Amino acid sequence: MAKELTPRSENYSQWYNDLVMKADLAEQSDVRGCMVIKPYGYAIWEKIQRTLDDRFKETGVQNAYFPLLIPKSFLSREAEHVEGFAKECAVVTHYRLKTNATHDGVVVDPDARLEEELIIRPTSETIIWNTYKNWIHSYRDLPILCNQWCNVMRWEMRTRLFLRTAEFLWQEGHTAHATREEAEARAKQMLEIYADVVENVMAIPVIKGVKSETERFAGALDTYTIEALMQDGKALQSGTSHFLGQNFGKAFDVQFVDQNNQLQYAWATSWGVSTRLMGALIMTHSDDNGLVLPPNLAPIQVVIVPIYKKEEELAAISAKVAEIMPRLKAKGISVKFDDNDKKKPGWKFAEYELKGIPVRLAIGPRDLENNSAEVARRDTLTKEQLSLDGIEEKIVALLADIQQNIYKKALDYRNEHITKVDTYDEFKRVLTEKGGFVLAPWDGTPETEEQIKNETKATIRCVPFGNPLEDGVDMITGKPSKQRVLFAISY
RNA sequence: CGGGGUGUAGCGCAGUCCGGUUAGCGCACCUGCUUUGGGAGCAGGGGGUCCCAGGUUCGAAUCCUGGUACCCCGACCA
Repeated sequence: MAKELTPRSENYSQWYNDLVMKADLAEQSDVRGCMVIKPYGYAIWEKIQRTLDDRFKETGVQNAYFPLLIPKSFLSREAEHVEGFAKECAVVTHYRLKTNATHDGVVVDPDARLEEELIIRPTSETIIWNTYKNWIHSYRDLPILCNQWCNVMRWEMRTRLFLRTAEFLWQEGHTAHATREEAEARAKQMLEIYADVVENVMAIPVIKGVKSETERFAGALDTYTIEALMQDGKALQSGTSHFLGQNFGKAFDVQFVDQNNQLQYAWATSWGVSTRLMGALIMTHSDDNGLVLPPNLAPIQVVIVPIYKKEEELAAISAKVAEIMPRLKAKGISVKFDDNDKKKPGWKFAEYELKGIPVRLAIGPRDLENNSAEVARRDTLTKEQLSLDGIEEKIVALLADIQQNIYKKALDYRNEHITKVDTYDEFKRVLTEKGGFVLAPWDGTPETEEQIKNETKATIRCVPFGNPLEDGVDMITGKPSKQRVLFAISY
């Protein structure tokens, strides 16, 4: 990795791409706009998946699976929803190929045209609510709390690894409720779970809030969001939870009989996070030596690198390591001993730093004599000699310290990049010179929001939860503003 | 879909303007020896339809015509 590329530089894009590939996380696929997630990247994603999945299940959510293909007519049932997604859908029109005239390839069989085209899901509200119609008849059938882990496809014009690819992996939860209150509470509850996992496991500080009318999900009454700040000063929407009201209940005719024998439409929520979280992870913590993984997320928390000249030395080190590894594992630490003879220690040091492994132990002949190890931490790149006596307790404490330190560093950066402004000039200056979030008064109209977006590329990320009311004047129109809202240029 | 740019070894590029030995360099790869506490050194080696098609020419990676693919910058977006 080029040393001169610091996260805030003009070449941030290039730096990010290099890092994703060099750290062995993912690469661009030959297939248009798609991504290959490599084993190391996928191991991190799996950890995120497992953590979230456990949390979902604690709240009564169950996993299920719904079809990849959605009949075109389903998508058009909910007016705003179609409008939001129509522009980026991949469409299946035929179901068969045949060999071409010269028998050296295949062509689409024109006789195999589908009567109704099928859409590759960009999100699954429609197909799921079409199914829920058959599941829901009485208030006793509710709530229904389903989640699915799957891929979706949105035909984006320009793609970036993890942040915006044509196909991406995510989870989408879809719940149906008997009352408005219950649905709203569920939408907020899921957002809290996202925020908790992202902050405490991924060590990424987020701001929770509600989207403006313009920015909310197509078909939702309210969209709750967690917004993170990347090291280049741009915001990243990292997870959303939607209160969908009765829009899908009505569109798919999902009615049930309540306690009073009255027919009611079901209330809905949906919520999702995607492999975009991988992008958030990379852009929040990485430095010029590569990825920095929070210990709570790292597939390998500790790597042990032997340093030796002769076979006998390696044998002696291996014997020592064989004694230490079980002690570390007993503490729940995932540890790898890299005795690969093909690579030299210096190469391994650089490689594991690039991959973000939180702690590295180097053990050589000198250490064997002293019963010690060189312990290096990834977050600060500092090293110290520690005795192997009780090393497992020290590592446990060290991992906890790294987790906390990474989070604090990101939090400090984020907090330093929330700027209050009152005038449009100041607003523009902060965006270009400093970046980050800007808290500014807003008159509450979509028109003003649109103008700001067109002129500065900044959008309202959210109205933070618990945002204080504050009388002010809109930067542009001079109309009264009831509160400041959170603006940023975003991914 | 607009505006730029690039196709030469697995990757990154030089060579193209001004046609001329056998198309070159770095990384990676293979072999050998020396190395191993921060991405080793030396020596040797393998690997090419110079994007495709046509044209000009004694001769084309290089010039001309047409195609094609990819990248960047916009519009769209988790």
